[in-house]
Amino acid sequence: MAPNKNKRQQSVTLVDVATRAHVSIKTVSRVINNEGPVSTATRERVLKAIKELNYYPNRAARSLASSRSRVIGLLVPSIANPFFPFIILGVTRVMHEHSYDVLVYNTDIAPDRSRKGLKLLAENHVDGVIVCSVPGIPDDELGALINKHQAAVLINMVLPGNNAGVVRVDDAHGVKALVEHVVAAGRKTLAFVTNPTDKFSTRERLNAFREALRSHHLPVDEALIVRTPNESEKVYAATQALLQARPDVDAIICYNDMMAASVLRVCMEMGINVPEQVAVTGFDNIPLTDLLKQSLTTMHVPKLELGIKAAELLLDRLNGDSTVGEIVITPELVIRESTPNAPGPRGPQPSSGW
Amino acid sequence: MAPNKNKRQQSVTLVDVATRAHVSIKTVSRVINNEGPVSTATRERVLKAIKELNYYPNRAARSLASSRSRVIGLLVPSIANPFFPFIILGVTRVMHEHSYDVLVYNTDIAPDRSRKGLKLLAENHVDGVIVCSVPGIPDDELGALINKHQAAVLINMVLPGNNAGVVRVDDAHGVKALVEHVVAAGRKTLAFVTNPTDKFSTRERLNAFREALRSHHLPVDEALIVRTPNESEKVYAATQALLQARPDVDAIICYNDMMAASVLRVCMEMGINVPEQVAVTGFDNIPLTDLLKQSLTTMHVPKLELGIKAAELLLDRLNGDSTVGEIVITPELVIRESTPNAPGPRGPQPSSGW
DNA sequence: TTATCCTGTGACAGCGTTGTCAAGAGGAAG
DNA sequence: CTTCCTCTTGACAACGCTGTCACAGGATAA
Repeated sequence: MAPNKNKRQQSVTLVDVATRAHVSIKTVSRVINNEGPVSTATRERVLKAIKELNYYPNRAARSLASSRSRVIGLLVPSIANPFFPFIILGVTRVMHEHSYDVLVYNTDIAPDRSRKGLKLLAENHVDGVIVCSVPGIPDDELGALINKHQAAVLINMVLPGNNAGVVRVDDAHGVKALVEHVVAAGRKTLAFVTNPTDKFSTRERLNAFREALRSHHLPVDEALIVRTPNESEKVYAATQALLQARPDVDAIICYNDMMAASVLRVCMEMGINVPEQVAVTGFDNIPLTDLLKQSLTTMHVPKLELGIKAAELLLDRLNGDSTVGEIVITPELVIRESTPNAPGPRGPQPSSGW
Repeated sequence: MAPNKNKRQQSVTLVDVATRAHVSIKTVSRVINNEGPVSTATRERVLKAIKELNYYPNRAARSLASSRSRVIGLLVPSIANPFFPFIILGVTRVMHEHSYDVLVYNTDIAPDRSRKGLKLLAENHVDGVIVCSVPGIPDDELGALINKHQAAVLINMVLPGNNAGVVRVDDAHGVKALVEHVVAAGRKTLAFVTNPTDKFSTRERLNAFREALRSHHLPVDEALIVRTPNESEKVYAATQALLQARPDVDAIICYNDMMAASVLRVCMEMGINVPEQVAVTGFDNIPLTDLLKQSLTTMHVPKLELGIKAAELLLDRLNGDSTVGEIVITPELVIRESTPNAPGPRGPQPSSGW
């Protein structure tokens, strides 16, 4: 190529280092990648040259030649829910340590954006993906989309017949513990506020809710199961409608903390006492839930850990080790003021490991 | 290269498309990049072949050949503060629309991690960076680090003598409005709880605090300026110490909402009434602040917009247009229960555009 | 008519790595 | 002293794309 003014050029290349160290580029490549036998003397000489020239490898060239990009994709439904930033934090922390870059895709909980994200990620030839709860895509289509990737790990979802790794919280256990807790406090008319999607966690938690009611010999009233999109105004409206139609409700189990916050707002504005008249529970234990007007009873989920474990699982798979298939993490009940029998004025402190 | 079993190979390349469309690879390249003159007939033929073969370009090869990666870096101090996810949301939304990828780096507010991030990003030859408030690095060093990039936009910071774009909120205006508000309510002994860094926003807000006191003819007592790391336990401890030492404090202006939340916690546990005894203010208006035990008076910052504007500014610069230098966004006072004179039982609703 | 300029197209050489294969040096084995 | 290793090293061809330049052929200008 003739000299080209338009392109910025990389100052230092393998050739420069090789010239300076009086070796071939291949030898330099060997030193950089710690591969093949290189004599100590040569290695030292090369390392010296690298340092002196401040050389670093060109990622694009590497990717092109090796067909590996050292980039992974991370698909999250909504980074606006404080749950997911911690996942991102955990994943990036681990991946960066292993000199992988992370491409974050926010799908805004839209099936089409998830499809597009997964496809784009594959076309950008990331080495692997970590995917959080994707709603609205049939299992087999999602499986196909994910199988386009060399390696994949799912967070809070399982996909039958797919060999991706899985890290998830025990949804069923969580919901059952919450139901147990409010029932023990004497509540009998429990509502469930959840999202309208069919994703794994949603199914799991809803089923667990029904099952828990049954096991306590309580009727399962489908009219008390509210399915509403995640936007706070919609949750607000749906909950308001529920409470107006059914003043007999004395407990509301919410899909997650963000929804519970909206529910608390409704109660406040309708003049309903929490927890005396209605008990409210969340799920996730995101920051600030312990400082709400009625600090929120919820299931604590170790979010950072979820991200870390997912990243580690993906690293295993990238290295060809798929022995570990599924990791299930048990969430922990945190009792606060939004349900009866709160231990103190405030409930447990948040730990630093949100 | 001889056939290589280790590498996954891209199924479809330019050559395949060219063969199928009976043209040269260069012509296909022209069609894909919408460049140079191509006859309509040829273009159609090529597009047809592309569709039939399901071809998509190889990013690595493109980058290598063109020295442009269509990836940008986004450096944030702490994604655990709900302020930043919205920035990320805004940035990625715009960049994805323009088919750029975004690499998110979390620095954990550590200078060394910021240095490393900025350096890594440059070495990974991103086309540009967006950098949020980096603490602990001298202006000239930071400037040099940022100048390694072809294009850069700073969020909530300015760097003298640097030609990077800037998008920031009017820190001074914000703090002055808050001081004004509590002083109007009769408060005279104002404390300021902030972080210990020297970054732009910190300096600006602190200076504005001092200035506002002076303009209201109030003494500036440096003992009432608390500088503490962001971790909630540390903010808690520092604030506790302050309130024990100085029971005369009747208002606390906090650097941001997360710190204000910790301050509220201290007050609650020390049995101090908010806002009767002590008024508390935040900054940012992050989600849930309106549902805290004392809903928080704060400055609303249009976070999504900040990210969007930053991305747009960066796109301009990537296209060689650096005309717009600085965009300043004015935050808005949101009065709630944590200061006197709250309008109602609850204060303004959160808008959906957090 | 010839010179000049478009429009449309292709040949070909890189971009900076990695993968394959071969070969030189030096010692051990025969 | 040859043969066969092993240990090191290097030559060279990909990887899939973009940038430059060249050139054919028709239109326009001189």
